[in-house]
Amino acid sequence: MSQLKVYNSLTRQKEVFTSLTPGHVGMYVCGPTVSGESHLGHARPYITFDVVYRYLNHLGYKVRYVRNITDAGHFEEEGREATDKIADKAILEKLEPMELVQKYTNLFHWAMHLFNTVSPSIEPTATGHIVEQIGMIEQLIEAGYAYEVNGSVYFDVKKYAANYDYGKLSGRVIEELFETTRELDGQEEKRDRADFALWKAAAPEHIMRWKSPWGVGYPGWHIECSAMATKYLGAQFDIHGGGMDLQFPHHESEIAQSTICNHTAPVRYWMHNNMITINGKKMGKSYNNVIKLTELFSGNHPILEKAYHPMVVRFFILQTQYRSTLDFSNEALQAAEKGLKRLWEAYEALSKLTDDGLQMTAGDTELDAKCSKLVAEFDEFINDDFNTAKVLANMFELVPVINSIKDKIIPVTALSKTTVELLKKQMKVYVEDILGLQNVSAADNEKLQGVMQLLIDIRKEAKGRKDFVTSDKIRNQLASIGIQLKDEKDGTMSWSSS
RNA sequence: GGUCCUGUGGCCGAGUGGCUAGGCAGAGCUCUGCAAAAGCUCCCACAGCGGUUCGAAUCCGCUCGGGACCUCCA
Repeated sequence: MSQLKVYNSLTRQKEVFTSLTPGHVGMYVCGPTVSGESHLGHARPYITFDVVYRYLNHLGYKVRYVRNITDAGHFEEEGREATDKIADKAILEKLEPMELVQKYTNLFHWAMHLFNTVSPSIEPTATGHIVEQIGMIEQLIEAGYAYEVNGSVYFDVKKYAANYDYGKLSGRVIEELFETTRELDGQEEKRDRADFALWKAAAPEHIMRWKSPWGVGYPGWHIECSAMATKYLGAQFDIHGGGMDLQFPHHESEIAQSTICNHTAPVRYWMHNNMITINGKKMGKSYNNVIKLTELFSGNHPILEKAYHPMVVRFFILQTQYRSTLDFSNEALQAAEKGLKRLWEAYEALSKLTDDGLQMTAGDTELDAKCSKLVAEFDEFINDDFNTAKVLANMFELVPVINSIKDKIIPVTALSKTTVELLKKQMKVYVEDILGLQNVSAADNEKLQGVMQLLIDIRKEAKGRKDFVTSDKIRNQLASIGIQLKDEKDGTMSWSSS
């Protein structure tokens, strides 16, 4: 079997993955800022790294997956006075900051559950780790890489850049950072424009504030991830994930802080997912083109033609390699919806496939070989930097074979028992365990099953006496409420609801 | 302005030197009481112009287009 290769943003190439501690993997993923609702764009990293987590587990690693909740908010430097985003919003909505944060955290968890993502091993909050952040800032000051001005503390980028490679991850040229012409608030306190805040003194109106050695204030943007990653994963760990837009300055600064405090580069493999776009533009607050997850699931948004099931969204995201941009459109989502349905129905048909008392003898050696090859390639493709798009493509190549066997267009004897067993096993592993897909159609309760069976019986009887008025009425009325009846090749009827 | 990425068939998207990606849509056929579903077949694309090569969507150059980051951002 091929080895897992991961594209490392730091080296800009695919590298064979080996874990620092044999059998164990430490993985940190930048989590949501819970100052507002998550949108479609946010779904991408959490689904992407969910598959990474699931696959590493599948490979037998014991993974500690840490994903933070940013509930302390970042200050805004641009324009106006520095304000804490969360504190700001709280006033608008007349809520306590922690009440607001709780609300959006709950909403986030609700969406993650619907996406069938596995919960992280640890989900630390920024507000719960103020002590660790202050501790790290103190270390930075002691080491001479941070300085205090008027109750705020800044990281000395110029000094760091003199001894380390600041800009390596994001491809930034350090000289250019120093030449930035933009005027930023608080700039006059910094020794250099490129310096970033570790701790900000809080203005009196700030609601979220903590005591520190430098006075009352709140932590800067980047320090929380460094502090929490260090605490739970150690000075150096295997994987750090997040959106591409976090490469600079967030991840670059994380590297700088952690390198000084822990005397080693913190992360071995940096992984960044690309953006979800809408009409070619990145989805984001500043672009005014966000579709919130609640809107996506309910269809309640001007550009949505209908509601989309979370599983459809998950499938949609997995049909693309995570490092490519993914363009949203109703057409694309609806294509995903139909594709997932077809895949799932074939998957269910496969699991019900039996030998029918016949010998599975690989009567069609060519087809048999083709199927086992398609299945074997699942491993190869996922190992190639998690190419879920190619895994799914192979599954779709297997769909006609499965359906043909089900409909007896191809005899079961065409495949060997070994191949069929392999197919069943690997499809289950990949579809459910690794890709984390689930059945979209709801309502599998017993009463409905009973009612449907009754309708199917009545329709069969009507058809038997050529009473097509009745049989069509049953079929059409069910269709109008979203239940599809299918006459199978063997004379039975099945149904599915959408 | 700087740094970087990117341009694939009606739509979404794999793919880095030679082999059908795949999904959705569309057309035809088979099956069916009629449908739906399913199966089979077709639609054989790679922004443009040069270059390298026996051979390029894939490498190089230029042109044009799109995007990301440089500021909070998944």
